[in-house]
Amino acid sequence: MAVSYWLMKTEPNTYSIDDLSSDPDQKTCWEGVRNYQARNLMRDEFEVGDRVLFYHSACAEPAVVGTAKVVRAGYPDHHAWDKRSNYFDAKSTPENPRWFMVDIQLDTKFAQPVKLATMRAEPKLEGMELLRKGSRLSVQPVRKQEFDWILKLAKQLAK
DNA sequence: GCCAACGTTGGC
DNA sequence: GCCAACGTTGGC
Repeated sequence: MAVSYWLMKTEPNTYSIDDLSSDPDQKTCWEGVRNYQARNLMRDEFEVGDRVLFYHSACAEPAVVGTAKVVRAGYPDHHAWDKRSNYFDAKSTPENPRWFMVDIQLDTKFAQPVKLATMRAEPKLEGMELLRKGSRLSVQPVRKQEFDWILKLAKQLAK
């Protein structure tokens, strides 16, 4: 099965790439996604070995800050049935889970972030979902060539 | 803090 | 099923 490419947004105030870096095994579960489109992707499309662009949003410098790998495919987000969790949803139960998540593991943290502004200026990235006006999907597919180009930009910036 | 874009809710 | 009201996202 072919590897797929994704972009996942997180607010660094809540959970940054440095948080991922300091988690055990540099792994985390991607809990709390409460959007059906994003859920469907994680539940149905994500596979172990897929590659992820780790994106910081809603912050001073929105940017792709590194990459991660999918280490566990979609499974129910149990936070949804934990009343004490911020992500609690009474309509989700263990018998009939409504929300799903995946596990990811840090691959690389970029020496320099690839900023949103930089990406906007790149003709090669023109078709990217992230750059679409009004796009706010927190889990979104990325084309291989886009993924590769962003890695290339990160390398150039590191020099 | 502003505001455009989008998703969800709920009355009808 | 329509659509107004509301809440959220996220760049600026």
